[in-house]
Amino acid sequence: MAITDIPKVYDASQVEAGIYKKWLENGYFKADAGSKKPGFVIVMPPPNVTGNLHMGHALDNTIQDVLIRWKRMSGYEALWVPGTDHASIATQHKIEEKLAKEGITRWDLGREKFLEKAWEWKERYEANILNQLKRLGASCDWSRTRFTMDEGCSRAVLEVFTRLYKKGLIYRGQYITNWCPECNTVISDIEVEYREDAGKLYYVRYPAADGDGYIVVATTRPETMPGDVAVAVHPQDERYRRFVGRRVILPPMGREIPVIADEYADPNFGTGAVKVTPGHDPSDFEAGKRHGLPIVNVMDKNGRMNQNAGKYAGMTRDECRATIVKFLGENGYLEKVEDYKHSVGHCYRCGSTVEPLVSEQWFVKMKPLAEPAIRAVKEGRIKFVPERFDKIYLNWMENIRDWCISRQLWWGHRIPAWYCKDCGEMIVQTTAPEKCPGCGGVILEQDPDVLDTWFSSALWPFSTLGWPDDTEDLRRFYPTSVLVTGYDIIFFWVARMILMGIEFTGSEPFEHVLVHGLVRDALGRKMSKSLGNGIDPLEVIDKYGADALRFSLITGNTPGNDMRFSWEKAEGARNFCNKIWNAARFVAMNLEGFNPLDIDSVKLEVEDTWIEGRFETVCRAVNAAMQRYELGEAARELYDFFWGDFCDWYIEMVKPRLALDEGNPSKIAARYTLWRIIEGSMRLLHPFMPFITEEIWGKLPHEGEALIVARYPVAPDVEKYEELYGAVTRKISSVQEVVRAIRNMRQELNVQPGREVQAIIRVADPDYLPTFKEFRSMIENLSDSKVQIQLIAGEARMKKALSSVVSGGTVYLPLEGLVDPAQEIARVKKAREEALIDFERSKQRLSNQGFLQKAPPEVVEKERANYAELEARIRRLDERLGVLNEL
RNA sequence: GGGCGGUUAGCUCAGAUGGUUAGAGCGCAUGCUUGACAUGCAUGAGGCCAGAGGUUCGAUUCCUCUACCGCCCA
Repeated sequence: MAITDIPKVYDASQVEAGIYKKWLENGYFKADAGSKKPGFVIVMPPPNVTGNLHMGHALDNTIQDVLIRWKRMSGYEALWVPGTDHASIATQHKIEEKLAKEGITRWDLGREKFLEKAWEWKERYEANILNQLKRLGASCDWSRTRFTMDEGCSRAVLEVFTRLYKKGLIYRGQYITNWCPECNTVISDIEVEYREDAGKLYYVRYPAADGDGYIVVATTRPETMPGDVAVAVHPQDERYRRFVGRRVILPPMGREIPVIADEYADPNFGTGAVKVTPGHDPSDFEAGKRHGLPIVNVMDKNGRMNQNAGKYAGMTRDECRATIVKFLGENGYLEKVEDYKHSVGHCYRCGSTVEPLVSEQWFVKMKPLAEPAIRAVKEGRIKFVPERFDKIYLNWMENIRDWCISRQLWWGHRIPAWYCKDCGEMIVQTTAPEKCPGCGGVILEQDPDVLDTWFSSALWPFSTLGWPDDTEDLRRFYPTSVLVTGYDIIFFWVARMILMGIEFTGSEPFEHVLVHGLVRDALGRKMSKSLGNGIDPLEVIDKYGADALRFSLITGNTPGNDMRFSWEKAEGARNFCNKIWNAARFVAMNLEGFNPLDIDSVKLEVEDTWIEGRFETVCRAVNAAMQRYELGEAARELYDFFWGDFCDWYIEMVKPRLALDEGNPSKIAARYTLWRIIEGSMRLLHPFMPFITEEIWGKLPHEGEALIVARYPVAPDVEKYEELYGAVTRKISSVQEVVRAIRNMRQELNVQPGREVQAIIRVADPDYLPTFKEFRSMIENLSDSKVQIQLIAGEARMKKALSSVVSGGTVYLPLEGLVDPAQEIARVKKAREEALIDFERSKQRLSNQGFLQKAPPEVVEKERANYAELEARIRRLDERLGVLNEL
């Protein structure tokens, strides 16, 4: 291949689409349920069909693709199931927003028309998102693409709903729920976010009905007073003991309500007496149930006061509060008002203040389902990575509350319950009933509500594989291997998948949960639309390529922790791509007329063996890191090896050998090794940077049809390492040390690059002599010098020179002209000071009896060697100083 | 109030069952169009590993407490 065929700069945009097409056409992403290979399965957390892929998706899916590609190459039948989520509330919001721009509401359209629009929306954005995943390089099995509302997933939802209902684990009833007046639906407890808001604490007098005294009650929400049904005090609270069992008058309504004793009244809050409003406060609701109190609901679903609020009916919450406060003040009921910070629930979707409201809703009884889900984690059948998320999960599961699953929305799975117009009978089943089993009536109306979007996603690991049918996929690929997701949806999603999976399939849906953090902006802020600080992953791909995006998301990222993303990072990753490209270009150039696949045996030089050893070490480190899900660590190892060891050192070492005659065994070994390492590196790097590696691999001599299905490199046992590579590694380290010393001195002297300098290596330790001799020309090449090697003790007559002490000797750069002795003395003194610090530390250790007796022998041995080396180094530096001082 | 995470170079982050000379990228300084690569090469400066105790022969690493930052739950 002529060098001109390969451009100097890697252009991802010229390469990626073609490579992806090739993978698709050859069906490499498709998993075969019939294969004999061990399985490795991931189901993708389905992105919402609300819009576009963001950085969080890019991270989540990059991690999954790295794992899938690694396992696929490692001999597993790798299946990655893609799909999207209908995202009931979020999508409906978006569609309604769009309609609002056209001046219409969903009510204008009606349910059916609205749903048509919703499906259109879904089609459009699903295609968009799947496309974006392809741009990322995601190697999912597109033939198995699913959608939470497709036929199969919907069937799973109906099945689960009816089975749970029959088991008594789904029930319908009047309970206090969180109403979002903006979204016009109830939301579940975990969809409420609490924030500290500045409010007021009103101290209100409730006069005793018998005229004997009054109780002062502190409340943050006077507008709910019309719904008060009692005043509660702590049973041990002496201040109020005499009131318990008596009645007080509810000021704005003039109604009598009882005073009850209940431990939930905190004597330290406010006055210690609290009003009980079961219709509008969750803990009051509980207290009301305990005491058999009525529920008085004083608000409607638009946040306005209703009939039960008497004269306040029709007012908004705020108007009502103002009116009541005014009334209380004017009539002497208001004792005082204090500023008060309290946490207020907001809807996690739209941010508006949620209203606790009693209404009829559907719930899942969670306790019985949670129990096996708790055991699954406690007994280690499911492992969170990192482990600390166990606690977060368990804490939530152990304090779980029933899950409100009905939503007053249209877009979603409609609740499979029908009500008979005639007798009121409720029928729950998977298909629409023809007539009422109770009275035979034929006018049946389906419950208008839909299910919480997370209800269907809870079934995702098995519904996507065909459940409730007994499919081949389900038998072969379930349970899945690992779930990759962000910590922000552990409760929403992961926990619920675990409990549903166990309930309906009898096994945990996955073995590992790999948790990642959020992708933040360069300043550490959450990326958000309102801040406008988001970076579009597609823009990064357009500019720098998918590999660069992937690599920048993987490096420096550790499980469970947030990460920052910046254009600088992407640029750095792009530069790495370019480095890989040019290294490959160099190798390809030097492989012309040479086919390494035809080579039976080669006689490797020391540096060839050295780089092989390094490759093996990296290989081991990468596989080990992947096994632990430390992808960032694996990527870093690869980066250091490729750029540092391979490009900076090995390629430079080998260049002179490439200029030898064809057929020269050393040249053959160099070409062969260059190919071995670059080819192996492409395989190692492929899961991280699939496009560029596939492209390069295809241009290099190789066996097999595509890199994506090539074998992932594994390292042999460590035991042989020292025997095979120990000696060469020490030799090359020594060479590197001398080369660095000479380069450093050249720089010190401002020698023009390329200009050859004279260097003298005085060998102090005869053991090093053979190495210096063997690698003399390599040292010369790498440092642009002419090296003399002398085995002489002492420092005689090397006055006009810079010197640098290395392991085994001293390197000199003699100077024809004058050198400033003071400058050189300073240099040597500095080196001596540095060595001395280490020397003293070493000396101290070795003079410590405890260390000698208790430290492991190999540590002591290492310390002794270190001591000897430092001692020799200092002695040589001292001699050098002696000579310089004579000047 | 309960729990968790973080605190390492100017910035962003790695790191070790406790023993290394504590690393990288970016940035900075100096010099370089070296026949792979200026998206590059070489060299260098820059760290009491948040603070205080404890365990240990030895702690940046393990334990306790403190401070600050952030998150989750109530």
